[in-house]
Amino acid sequence: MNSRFVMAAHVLGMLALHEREDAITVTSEAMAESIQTNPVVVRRLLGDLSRAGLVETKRGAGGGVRLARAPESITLCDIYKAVGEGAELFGRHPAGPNPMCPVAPMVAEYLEEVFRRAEAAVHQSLGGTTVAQMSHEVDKRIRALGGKGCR
Amino acid sequence: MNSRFVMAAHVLGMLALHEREDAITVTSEAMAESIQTNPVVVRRLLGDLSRAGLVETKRGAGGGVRLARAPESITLCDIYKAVGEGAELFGRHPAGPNPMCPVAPMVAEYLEEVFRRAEAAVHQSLGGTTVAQMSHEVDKRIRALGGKGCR
DNA sequence: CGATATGTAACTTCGGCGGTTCCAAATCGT
DNA sequence: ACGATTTGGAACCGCCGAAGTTACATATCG
Repeated sequence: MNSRFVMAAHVLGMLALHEREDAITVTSEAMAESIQTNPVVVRRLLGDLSRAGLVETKRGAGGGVRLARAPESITLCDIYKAVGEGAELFGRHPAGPNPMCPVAPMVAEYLEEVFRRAEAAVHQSLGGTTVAQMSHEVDKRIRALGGKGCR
Repeated sequence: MNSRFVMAAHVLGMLALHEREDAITVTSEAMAESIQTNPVVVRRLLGDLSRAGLVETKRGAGGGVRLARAPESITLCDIYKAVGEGAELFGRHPAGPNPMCPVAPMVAEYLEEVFRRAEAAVHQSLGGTTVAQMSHEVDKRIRALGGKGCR
């Protein structure tokens, strides 16, 4: 799978941390530096997250990004769905099952049900963690090392 | 994710069906035709499945593949582990978190725990289905359409 | 010994994704 | 009004992994 989910979770985690310190919005460039990627890549993610109603962005000087909702109300499953839309957890082989063979389509069809169950299991697992929990835990570990905030 | 899991499940499903009809082994070429891929691709999969102790292969004339264990004792999770060894369900971004930023490594570390839980959820979900169940269900659907076996 | 099948190495091809550049649009301060 | 800043997004490049393909070695049966 893509690393989009990891980056998106990283973004939301940072926003939750900064929200606690102060209400200042964060720029895509600052986040790109933390993730070690290009600001444009971050903005592409932000587009999905914004459409999903998880973050709010503001253009222009002094603009940036902040959480659109309370971090307690955002789960990792929300993020997963926001950035993974259309992407399947399990890949099918491109050609599909042989329609001439009577068993192949049936196997493929049955596997789709299995995949739906597995996907639901992932959703439930990710849904058990909120962005607030994540930021709390991360914050705890940062303090344990005596560090201060990023920037 | 790769389509290796789909193909491997397809292979095991076919073997279970043929085991019921008769004890004849199936050739990699016949399975490749059903999956619509190259026989070599199937054999690569069979290598993993064989090493995992799920199938037995026999070389030479009259050779082929058959299940190494009772289909009731093989779960889809076994297949998943056999062919997905080393592959991660969630992709990390290549560069990794910025070690200069105090929050990035902590976020990455925390996400690893989240991923382990999600991966475990998938294992449990897939572990709830056996190859025998799959072949029964597929067999039922084939009969519902009045078809006969493949080849 | 020849036909058949697996086992595997080596190479090619192709698609997806992250990275990059570039510009439009919006917002703020002066 | 103008320039600085920052998001939005189109367009393209390059890399990497996986499937596909070819070729050949090995094993087994009649």
